Amino acid sequence: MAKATKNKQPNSLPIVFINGKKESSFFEQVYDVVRLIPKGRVTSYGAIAAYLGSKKSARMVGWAMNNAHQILPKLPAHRVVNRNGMLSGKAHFATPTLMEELLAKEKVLLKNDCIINFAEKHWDPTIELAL
DNA sequence: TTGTTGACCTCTT
DNA sequence: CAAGAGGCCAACA
Repeated sequence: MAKATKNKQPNSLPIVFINGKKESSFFEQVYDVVRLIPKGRVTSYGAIAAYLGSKKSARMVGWAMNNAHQILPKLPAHRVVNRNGMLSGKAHFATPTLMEELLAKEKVLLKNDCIINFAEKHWDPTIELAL
């Protein structure tokens, strides 16, 4: 179980321990949002960052995803793409084709490593979870 | 400890 | 319209 404790950060963001390793709440929230992405939908790093507070922290979302490989349960990282709907992170999967295969299973079709109808598939946590 | 790097995004030339 | 630079924050050498 993830245990949250207080931290000396100004935002009072709690430190969360996952698998015995401490993770910043920013990371944990990224993982949480990614888990909430509905099947067949995708979101962007910037959208997650914006939902968490700072849209300029999109790079941190990328870092979180990089670390996400050791996070359990496994995250649907294939549902997270960049602003252009391009599979920028597919090279970081087990195989270069794993990401598009996983997307294909969810009826998300690609073209030139770009998601077709990305606007329709886009699941924005700022909108969907803002309630 | 400082400096570089990174699955990004936005503004500016 | 295309290309460059800045900014965010954490991990690594």
